[in-house]
Amino acid sequence: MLTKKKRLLFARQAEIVKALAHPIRIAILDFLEDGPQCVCDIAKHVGSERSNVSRHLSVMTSAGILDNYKDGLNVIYKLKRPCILEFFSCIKRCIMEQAKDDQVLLKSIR
Amino acid sequence: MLTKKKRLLFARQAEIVKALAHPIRIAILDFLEDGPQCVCDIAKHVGSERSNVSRHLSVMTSAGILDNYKDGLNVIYKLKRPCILEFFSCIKRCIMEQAKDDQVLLKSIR
DNA sequence: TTATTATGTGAGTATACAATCACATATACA
DNA sequence: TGTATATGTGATTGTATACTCACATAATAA
Repeated sequence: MLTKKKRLLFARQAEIVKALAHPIRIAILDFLEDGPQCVCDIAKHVGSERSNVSRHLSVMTSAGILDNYKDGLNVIYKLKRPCILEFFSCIKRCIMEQAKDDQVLLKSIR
Repeated sequence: MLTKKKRLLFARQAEIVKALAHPIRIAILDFLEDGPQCVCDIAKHVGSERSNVSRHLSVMTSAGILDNYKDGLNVIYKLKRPCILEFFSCIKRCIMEQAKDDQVLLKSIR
């Protein structure tokens, strides 16, 4: 059986991972890799409603992934944990492995 | 604006990340790090209904994270992409950073 | 054959999440 | 002052997800 410690760790991990588990949110993180951006530009870039993007941003901010500050009318969001980007290179590697396997499978059919 | 290529990549990434975004599923992956296990033992270990665990397992299998094979009455599940574990060390590092920041904040209050 | 065990899945329910619209607030500028 | 712009949030709706229970299936052993 799981210890309480582990349960707590897994719950916290799930919280963070959940905050990353949406295509728009991933697109936002990818965009912010280039530098801080205001909500308006983020919305334009990912092609979604500003109010919707605002919510996605607040989810990631609550999870401790993003940070923001005001600049005049704009609110600027930035990556708080660049280590999150390593995370995505892990996932990309995983996808590449899967693609390779698929290719092998494809060739085995012909 | 996002290219179609990027859109596709983000969608695929989100699919995989979503398959990881649950405490029980994370507990399962952690357990499978020690080696392949049958559904029954996984359910006992994570402390949840077998039918529920079975569904979690099928979600991760569909996402290409897990693999399984039959052994008599049992179905044995195993990690298909060990790179997923690196992924979790990234998240753990992120949590550690957050904890450090929280400590600093705590000290600044006293 | 019958009984037992491990697993997966349909049906139902409760909850969580995503998206949209309308509106309130805050800042900047004329 | 009034107007325009950027942002966040309440309310609503539709969809997805997690969980439980009951049952079907498959393999095993008596």
